[in-house]
Amino acid sequence: MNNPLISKYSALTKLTPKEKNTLLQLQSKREIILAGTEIIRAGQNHKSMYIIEEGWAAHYKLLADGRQQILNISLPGDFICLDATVLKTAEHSINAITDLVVSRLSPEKILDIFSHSPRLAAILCWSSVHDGAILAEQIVRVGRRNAYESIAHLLLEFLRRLDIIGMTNNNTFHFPLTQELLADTLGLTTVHVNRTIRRLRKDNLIEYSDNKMTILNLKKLRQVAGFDPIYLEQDALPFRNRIESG
Amino acid sequence: MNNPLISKYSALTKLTPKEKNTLLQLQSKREIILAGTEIIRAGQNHKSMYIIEEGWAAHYKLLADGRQQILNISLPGDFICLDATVLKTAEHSINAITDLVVSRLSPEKILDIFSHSPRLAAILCWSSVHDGAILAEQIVRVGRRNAYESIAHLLLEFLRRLDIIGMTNNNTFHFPLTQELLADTLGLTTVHVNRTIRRLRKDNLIEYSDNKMTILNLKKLRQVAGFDPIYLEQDALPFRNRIESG
DNA sequence: CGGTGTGTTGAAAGGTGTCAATGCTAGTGG
DNA sequence: CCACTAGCATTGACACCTTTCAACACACCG
Repeated sequence: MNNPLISKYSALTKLTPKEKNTLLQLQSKREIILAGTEIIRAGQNHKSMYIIEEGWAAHYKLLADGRQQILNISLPGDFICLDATVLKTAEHSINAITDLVVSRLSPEKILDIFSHSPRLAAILCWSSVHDGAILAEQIVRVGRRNAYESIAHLLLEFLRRLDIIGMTNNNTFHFPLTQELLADTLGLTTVHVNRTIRRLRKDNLIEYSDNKMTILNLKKLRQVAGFDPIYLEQDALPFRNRIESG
Repeated sequence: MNNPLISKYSALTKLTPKEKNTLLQLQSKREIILAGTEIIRAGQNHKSMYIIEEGWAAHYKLLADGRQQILNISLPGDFICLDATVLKTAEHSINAITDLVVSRLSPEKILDIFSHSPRLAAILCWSSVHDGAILAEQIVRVGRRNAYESIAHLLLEFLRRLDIIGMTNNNTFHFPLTQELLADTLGLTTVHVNRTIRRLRKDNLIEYSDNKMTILNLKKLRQVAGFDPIYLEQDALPFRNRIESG
């Protein structure tokens, strides 16, 4: 099976063929969104939800004076606007970093799942909670780590998340973020990001050119970042019996 | 009605008497947790969930070297560990800032609600998503605002959240955070927090002593902070008909 | 009464931002 | 094929926000 959404959820729990089928049906109609497109703007009414099939997207907020903070970056297999199920308007904006292939869903599809498949419903809830866990770690990154640690930590998060959906190869992965986007993610300036990445390179921790990122020394980078992947590794749903029989 | 949970949800949607009753029943057995108690430690298995009736609690993560980052602060009417419904272990630690009065729930209670009351289930989902929105704003605060703006912004968030549950009076509220906790919330040092608060006082924006906080100049403080309360103001659930009939 | 937690202040160091300029590459149009 | 532009990475000098270290004041409490 080579579907990122299913890979992701299979790391969480064993899916039945029927569940896999339901998830695949959600992804039957694909669309392309060009890089740079604003998928949703903060404050607008939600219309659709999406599953990302290919490409990267940035969730961000703008301040009045133009400062920009990226909250999270969605990768293949991630839901976008899942909260449209319970929110009328978007809390933040989302932008296509690269060209995207997405499956567009109406929020009603999610309500269907909630009525008909308690276990998939639990998985969707988990997905939403998991997004929250990534936000939490982002707060620590931005609040209590310096630039060197913070970049290291973010790269390790990408490595792990991409690994789960089979998009890494020997600690190497395609990395489409510009240094400006990295800066907006980590609350830094592009100048400082540049210098810090340069230092990570000089210290032989990473290799990075042409949008290709390689972690050269995983152990040391983890140590530098104080990276504990546990927040990405919830490996089971509780109440399986209750949910399965419910 | 003087129940913080119900006040909070009533700001979202009109609750039926039966729904109010269900929510009150969740809060029928109260317990006291002393200030300083660690309610749950990151990595531990979840056992209970809580509704805070009185007091403040801090969600935080620790780094290996002792640095600490507070993710969010829970106030009366907030659920704690609601994610125990779909996660086996806690993602972060939670500490009682003040003495707390809480209602303890088993996660199974939440599953009951999901089986029997789709609309309350939607409200709980909203609650979880709303927590995410607060985390998102926290990222912006820490990432893209300086100390002066950031403290101003956090105070305005508290003002609004406390207002919703009826715990403010003429822009004055009880404020139990020490400057050290403020620092851990905003990713600063206590020394710098001290100087910055002092500046906010000198600028006649706030008054603060003996755990009593007063916003003196709401308009100017909002301007300084770039505070847009929309992320706290989701005022309706979509799909009401669908959810009500479901 | 001394101890502990919290708030306050000063001086100096350091991380990060600001401003400005340069190089590089890819794409575009003449 | 050659300007020309736009976007991105890179670098230097300097300013500023924030931290660090240290000390002191004050209130509370056993």
